[in-house]
Amino acid sequence: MEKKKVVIGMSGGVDSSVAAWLLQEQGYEVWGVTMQIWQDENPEQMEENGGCCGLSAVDDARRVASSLGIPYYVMNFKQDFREKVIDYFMDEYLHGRTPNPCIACNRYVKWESLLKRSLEIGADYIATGHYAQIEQLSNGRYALKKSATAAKDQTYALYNLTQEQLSHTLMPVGAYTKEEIRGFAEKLDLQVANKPDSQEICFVPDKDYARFIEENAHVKIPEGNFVWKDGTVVGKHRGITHYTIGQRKGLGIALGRPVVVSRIRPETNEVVLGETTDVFCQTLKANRLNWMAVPGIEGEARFMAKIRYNHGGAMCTVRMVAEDEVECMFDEPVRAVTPGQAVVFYDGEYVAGGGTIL
RNA sequence: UGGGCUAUCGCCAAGCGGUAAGGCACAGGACUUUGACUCCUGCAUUUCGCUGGUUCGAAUCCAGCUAGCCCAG
Repeated sequence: MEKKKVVIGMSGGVDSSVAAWLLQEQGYEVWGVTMQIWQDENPEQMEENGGCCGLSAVDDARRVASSLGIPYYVMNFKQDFREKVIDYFMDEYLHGRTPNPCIACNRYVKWESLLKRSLEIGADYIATGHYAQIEQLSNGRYALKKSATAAKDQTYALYNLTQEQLSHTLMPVGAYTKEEIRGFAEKLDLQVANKPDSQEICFVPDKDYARFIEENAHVKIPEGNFVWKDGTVVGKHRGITHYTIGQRKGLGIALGRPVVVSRIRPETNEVVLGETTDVFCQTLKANRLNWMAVPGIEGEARFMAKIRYNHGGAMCTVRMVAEDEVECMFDEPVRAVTPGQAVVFYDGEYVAGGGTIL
């Protein structure tokens, strides 16, 4: 019987490297691919950051592929990445929202583009080194399931994957803990065993994303007023792209007590400040929905919702309020509901669905 | 140039004779495949507007000066 073919997206990091090996162990014919999606002018800087999407990753990935004895290719997705991730990222900030580029990258580049091309060259599946699991449920739907360890779970950033994409995806590391994965890497003597986890926005290695936007969108972000919630002007801000809801640090303003950004008004170029307690609220609306474990909801549904990547989750009641819009009412107030971020609903261990916060 | 008040870290602000709280801001670190949040550390030891004086000892008392504010002119 012919082996199933799977393309593993290799970042050069520990997780995807071990994933490739695990797939081999499971009997798949494995092809290694590194997606070239962004190239910084300063390769050395990228190297130090070891980003999930770093170009320098190619060297590491190639070496791993070689030692595993699997074919290795580099695919160029710069154009897709530019349009689907970077343009979206900049546009959101310019409109006063706070995007999550990783989610867009996953759905439109790592999956859409990579899956399409992989299927074209004869693969049956694509795989990644994400800490998440995929199961086909009794209702026939495919759903992400939280990884084996709560300490490292990446389902949030993957909630937007389609049924089609999930049905052709494997995530072998989701069944293990980070420690176990590193253990495999060491046992296999992979050079990447001790590479640090990736973090930060991969295409903005210096973390100064506001400058990145100015340089890449070719716009000058205008300064504006910080206004108190009652409308009083209390200071000057450096441009709305520097701020997000709930932000407390880096405001450059001293009012004698901690204050936070409670709202961003792109139409008047104002950043509204309030007390730290003002940023809690109990409801939110979201659209651009993607359902996963369930085909949709009728009436009200109870879910655990995460409103940002590092959110413990909060119980809420969800109901449809429009064709593609839900309202979510939390049992307890949650901090800093931020437009542009994703809300992801969990039904137990499974991702029920999610959407973009309005 | 009559009277009164105030001058303490970039900002706000404790301190009231016994040898400079705290908050904000800022810097560094931890956490983190987004932005944030959170946590840890640092941050006035020839220094409390300036100059003198009293005192064992003053940011704290006294005098003068300077600056700002307020009330009358």
